[in-house]
Amino acid sequence: MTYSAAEQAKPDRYEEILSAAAECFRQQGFAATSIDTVARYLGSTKGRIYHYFPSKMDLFNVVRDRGMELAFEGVMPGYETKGDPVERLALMAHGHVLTMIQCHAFMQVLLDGLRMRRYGATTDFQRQALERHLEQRNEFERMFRDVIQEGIEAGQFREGAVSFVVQSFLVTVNGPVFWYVEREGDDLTKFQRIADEVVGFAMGGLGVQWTAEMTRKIKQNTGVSK
Amino acid sequence: MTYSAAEQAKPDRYEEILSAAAECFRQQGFAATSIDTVARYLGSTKGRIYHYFPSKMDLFNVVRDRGMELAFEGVMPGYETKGDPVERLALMAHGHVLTMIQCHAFMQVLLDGLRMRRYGATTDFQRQALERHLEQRNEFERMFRDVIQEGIEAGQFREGAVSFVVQSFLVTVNGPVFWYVEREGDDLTKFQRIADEVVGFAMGGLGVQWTAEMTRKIKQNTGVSK
DNA sequence: GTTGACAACATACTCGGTAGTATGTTTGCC
DNA sequence: GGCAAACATACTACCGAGTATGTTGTCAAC
Repeated sequence: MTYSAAEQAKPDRYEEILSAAAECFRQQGFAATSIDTVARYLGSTKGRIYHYFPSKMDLFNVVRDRGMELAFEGVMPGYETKGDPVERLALMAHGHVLTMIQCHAFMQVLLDGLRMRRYGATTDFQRQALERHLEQRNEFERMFRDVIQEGIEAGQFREGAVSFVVQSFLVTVNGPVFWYVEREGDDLTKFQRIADEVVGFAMGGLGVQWTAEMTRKIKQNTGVSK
Repeated sequence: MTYSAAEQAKPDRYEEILSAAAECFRQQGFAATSIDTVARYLGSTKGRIYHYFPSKMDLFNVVRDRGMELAFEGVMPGYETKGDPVERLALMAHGHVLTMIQCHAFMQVLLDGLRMRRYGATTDFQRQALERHLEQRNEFERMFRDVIQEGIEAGQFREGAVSFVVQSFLVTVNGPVFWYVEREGDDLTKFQRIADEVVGFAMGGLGVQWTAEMTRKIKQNTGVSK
């Protein structure tokens, strides 16, 4: 059994609940969000939610896993590009920032996910889901670590204690999750501008000068669209 | 009436509760932490806590305000230094990172503080406390913003959209709150190393090369000890 | 076109946990 | 010996997770 089994069966109504839950979890956190809160947000009652999800924790797990999926999707195109670590990293960062902004709710839920370690993972299935998620987190970090490490060894980045540098880089590109607030007329152009700025800062932290034009150029060459 | 009134009256036992609460709030967040949890952590019962604090929310407010105080203390020495914006900023950042690591629990609670906006600030007094806190947060950000702005205008930093740059800088120096985990033999030397690394990254994000030796040197000259 | 079955919910209820209170109990101090 | 601070204990009231059961619409089979 996987969560995705039920997920595939009922696309639309199921998806509505997911988004609503993500938004509620984002605003108040897991503990402070009641099932009734999510239901009210949907204009329904808990009956609807429990029809699709066996428990609050399971609902959260699906939201969290979805967030992780989205995060990977944002980074993968850059990661799989062949060539310079500097360019690959910049592409990864750029894609990630866009994901952070556009999937704001799901991404914020990912933060709470860590705290859940202490929390009750009551069933075996939930324990496994948590375990799997932590592995995915590591996997995600590892992708950035690898590329950064490679760049340092090639002498393309400023030297420094790798682990702290990686953490600083990650926290910078994760940054918009904390400080970006959705505004009315925000469109893709605005998102790109933010991403350019953040990527410029993050690459600068590694000792590399990086401009928005450089991002555009690689995207052209590699055919990365996102 | 202020929180600090009761605070000054009973120093030691009061302070114990604060630290315990900070640690519990850090681990599980505000909503998931019960008063009984804090009491158990202290080896006591809720009677003790309610003897000092009228409600859970008030307890949280004191912890949060304390965290804010500590944050200001870490940054002030650098901020009040006369001279180059670059050097001032580096000192501020360095002090802040040290605070982040050494007062880990209180700092993490500051994060949850924002979420509390949605939450119930039930009494007038609590609403005022929240209001005051949000002002302090802005004040804190403004200190960094001012110095960074000054540096940009002086042409000492890479150009960029100020607000995004400031946010990226802040999130970087706040970083250790997320990724630093306390380990056995960690002492001040280790903390300094981390701070040096993070400051190097953050300053790099602004387009400035910055080394640990430069931090040492200014501290010598300005007499900043922390 | 009627019936039966099932999905997709809503409603009504249970029960454990938690904030807050009211009431002891001990200890030090005057 | 009395009084108050500093708690512990006992209790209430409520909220929220999970469950059990009711209701409605739809679709298929006969």
